Amino acid sequence: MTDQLTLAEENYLKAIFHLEKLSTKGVSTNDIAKALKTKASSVTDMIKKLSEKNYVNYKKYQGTKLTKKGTKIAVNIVRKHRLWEVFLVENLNFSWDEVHEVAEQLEHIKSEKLIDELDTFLNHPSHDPHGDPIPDKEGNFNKIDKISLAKANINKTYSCVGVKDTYTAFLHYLDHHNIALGTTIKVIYKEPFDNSIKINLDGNDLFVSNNVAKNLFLKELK
Amino acid sequence: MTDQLTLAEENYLKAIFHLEKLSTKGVSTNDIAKALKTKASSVTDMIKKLSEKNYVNYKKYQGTKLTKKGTKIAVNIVRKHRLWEVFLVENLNFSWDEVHEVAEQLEHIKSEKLIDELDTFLNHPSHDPHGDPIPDKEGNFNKIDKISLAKANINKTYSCVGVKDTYTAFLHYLDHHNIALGTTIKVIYKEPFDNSIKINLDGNDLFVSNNVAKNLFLKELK
DNA sequence: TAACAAATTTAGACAAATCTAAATAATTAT
DNA sequence: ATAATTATTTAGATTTGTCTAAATTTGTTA
Repeated sequence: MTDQLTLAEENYLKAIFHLEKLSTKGVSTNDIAKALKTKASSVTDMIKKLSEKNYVNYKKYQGTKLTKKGTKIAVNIVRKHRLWEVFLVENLNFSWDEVHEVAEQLEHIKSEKLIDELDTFLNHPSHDPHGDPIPDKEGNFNKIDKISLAKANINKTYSCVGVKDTYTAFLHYLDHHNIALGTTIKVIYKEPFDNSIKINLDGNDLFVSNNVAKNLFLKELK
Repeated sequence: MTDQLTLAEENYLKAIFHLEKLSTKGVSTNDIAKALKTKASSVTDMIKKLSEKNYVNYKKYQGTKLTKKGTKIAVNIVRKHRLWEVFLVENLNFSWDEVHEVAEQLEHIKSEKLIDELDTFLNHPSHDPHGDPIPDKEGNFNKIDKISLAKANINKTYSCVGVKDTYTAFLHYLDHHNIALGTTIKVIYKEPFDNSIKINLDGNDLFVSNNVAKNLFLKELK
């Protein structure tokens, strides 16, 4: 039932999971290759394998999407990664920029008890040291919490609930573009190159830089 | 300099390290195969590779011994394994007999800072939950004068410091009789006929067989 | 729309680690 | 000491995940 995935397979699923959030189309072979620092031909091989095992849906030249089964695995890896990051920062004196490399290894340790107990030990944290949400055991992200626009998902609609730092110039910027508390914001497109984001405000499109996006807090609307 | 070993290579070095302690001769190919649940032919292949990289000394049909370089790696893996075991038992509610499988995975995580900080977090433990000594960062084992209960003296008082073989049933036996690391044991009587021993635990007497006595390690309290 | 460029896939090769089966060396028992 | 048994090694094959180079498809541009 719960067939054991190899390390490589797990890394592919995780990469696809993260790439899926940047677009609604299937994830491209090239993007996966870039994310995993491998070659497109290697990606094609692996995607075929994952497709046969029903972790992804794949048709030649059409890109890849995770299936429900694949998403479940990926979310669980993300959960493990982020819980370990919390442990490293809170208990082992790692700084937030030191944790990633080690968490990349720890996320592949296989033991349900280990991760459940770690979660309890850490007091069920909702976010990792970078502010990313930690899914619960069932794979649900806590959608109630505010997230920064930089972490918002394509095609989802949000309500503005606050700012991080209250720079005067930043507040002027918001005023000028008619962004206030309660303003509805839809995420249209995220530019991978510079992490700028195209959003829609009452029918008007606006491009915001990553700097702005990181400083604006949203809450998802359903 | 510090070339990265593969998981398989690390496991071979660790297995050879443990087997070396059972004899002064070179470790046999078959014994390694048995320890790693693989075939003798696979062992020969790997040993040749490790020999070329100077982790072991090997001559055809003569068995294998770790070099200084190989021993250093092996001891470090043992250190990591045992530190993780302490963490699992003391902080994540694992029992003695649950830790091994997970520690087998955790011991291969590569990060010097991780293991140093873990050591500090755990307060530099000298023994793992099975009573086995934890080498320090330089690879030195802190020698303690442990003896088996079978060798203990009448009317002397000891502290439980470990077990010889970690049979699950044996660990359960200890649990059941409230014998754990640090438990104080006084030797009351030794039966010459079958070498069974009567001991006292917190005021309660208990008869243990020679089989049990040989498998339990103690340190004399003075 | 034809031609070019970019993305993707295919074909064939390779390294790591393993296996089976056969060959060889060492050990032991007669 | 010779035969039988056991241990070890060799040879050749397999799997996983990767690569390069060539072929194919898709997208773009003139």
